[in-house]
Amino acid sequence: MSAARSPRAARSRDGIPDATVARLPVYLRALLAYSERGTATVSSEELAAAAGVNSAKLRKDLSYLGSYGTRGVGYDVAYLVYQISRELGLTQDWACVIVGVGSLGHALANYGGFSSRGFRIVALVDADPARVGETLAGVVINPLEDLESIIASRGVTIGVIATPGSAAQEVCDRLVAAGVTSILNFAPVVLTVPDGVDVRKVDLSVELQILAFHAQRKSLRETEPRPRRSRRVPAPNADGSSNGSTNGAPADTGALTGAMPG
Amino acid sequence: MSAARSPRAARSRDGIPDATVARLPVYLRALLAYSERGTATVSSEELAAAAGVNSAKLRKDLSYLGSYGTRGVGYDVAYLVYQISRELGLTQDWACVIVGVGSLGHALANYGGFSSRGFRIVALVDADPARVGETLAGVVINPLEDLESIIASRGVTIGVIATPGSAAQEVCDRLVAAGVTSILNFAPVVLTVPDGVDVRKVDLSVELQILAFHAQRKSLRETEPRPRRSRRVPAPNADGSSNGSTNGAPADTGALTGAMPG
DNA sequence: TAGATTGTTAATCGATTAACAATC
DNA sequence: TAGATTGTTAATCGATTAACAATC
Repeated sequence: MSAARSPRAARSRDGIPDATVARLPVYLRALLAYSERGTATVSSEELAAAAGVNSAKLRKDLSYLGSYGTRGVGYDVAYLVYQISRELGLTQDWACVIVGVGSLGHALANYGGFSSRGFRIVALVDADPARVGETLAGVVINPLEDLESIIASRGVTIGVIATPGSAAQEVCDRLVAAGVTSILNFAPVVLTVPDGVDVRKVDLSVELQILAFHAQRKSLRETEPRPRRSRRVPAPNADGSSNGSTNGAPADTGALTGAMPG
Repeated sequence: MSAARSPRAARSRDGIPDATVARLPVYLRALLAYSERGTATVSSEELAAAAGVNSAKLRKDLSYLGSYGTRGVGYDVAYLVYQISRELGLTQDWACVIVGVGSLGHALANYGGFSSRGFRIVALVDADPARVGETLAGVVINPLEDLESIIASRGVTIGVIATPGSAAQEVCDRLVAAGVTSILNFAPVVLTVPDGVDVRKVDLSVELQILAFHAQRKSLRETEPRPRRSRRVPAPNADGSSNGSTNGAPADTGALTGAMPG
């Protein structure tokens, strides 16, 4: 995302690589499961298995945080839970606003894992006047006009965009102008933000299409196990008049850019 | 993500790196937007900007598919839409089943981008007898018992898990046993699958926690701009009796492992 | 002590990027 | 032809991994 990078290291300032940061929440979740079961200590091998990574990677990742294990013994579960929580910023509270309360916003508001671990939904916002005043998961829906005042008065630091794609950039701009520097975007749109603003994106279509790519490969492998034929195809005319869809492609409906429920 | 790898290249068999595959859907979406606007040709610079990447990366990515551009001109939009669609497997239909019709499953069923582009929701399945028979987005909710027969009769190739975490692995096992090899997992659980099965995961908690990490760094940077103090902390006792939460950590409620709405 | 397991090193691999020759 | 832009090269950077010394 757009976090500033120091030269020579895509590391998060105090030395934790992005790839490691992205795995810390997974380790934390696995540790919490151990904790619930009453397990006091885990080895890197056990924890790695629970997190779905190999143990070398786990140990390397944890080594960026400090030396929190004990050789010959393993890691103290409660202690590591705390260290990772602290590193991730989960020992403080984060006020979140959800913009767009369609069926996705609804699901997000009801999502248990959201309100836990320091993420507090302090406001829901929607552009539809008919929905304003409704209560969802104990939070009232506010009009979009109040976005800025809510951010200021409630100290919102994280904005969640669950609007239709067509509204997402404008909502994003308003969030940023109001001082929000962390955005979670569910709208199928590439957001443009200034430096210093972090955007993470959750994109159902992208995930499905990646699955389809691999699924297609599997089925090709079954039906056509020999080395690939050349995939090169003549280039289109330089005047732009050629159209690949005469080649059997479906008509371009552009539906992928369609709105999310909002 | 368990696609088998050939040695020497984390490339998807016919030579497309994983990182490239993950961006193709983003390029496709940008191209569809150009197409809707009636733009016939785009340069790598324009398309890259629309997709939020730099143009060198875009050209490198596209070069794995073939030479579909025209030097001095750019890329024919419709032609590239087709080539990327074909490469991603979007020129065929993919029958999907959504397991778990809580508020998340509801949102997914209503999601427009789902049914478009070759992804067809052929069945909804839920464990709750009270919901069976309901219609959502034109699709009837079936009992969980019918999962296997539905997969067989409807030719399901993609399974979407939107159940509580506690049910996810069992649902996954049944999907796999019934022949599904592509799974999109929304449950906050690491799924174990045999080789040849692809799992992609969408995880709200993880995304929020990554945002929190960076947000914390930003606020630390403001309040404490000098070089880090040593972050090393004494290791816990080897008997596992130490507990970092006496250090100011919140009591471990384990809430993060809680269920998604299902 | 002997066994177990961490933390770290170094090699390898994959991804990114700038630059530019090729060529429309 | 001159200008524009692709496709590719090569350098660099980041991430992964196996192996093992350190050490509990």
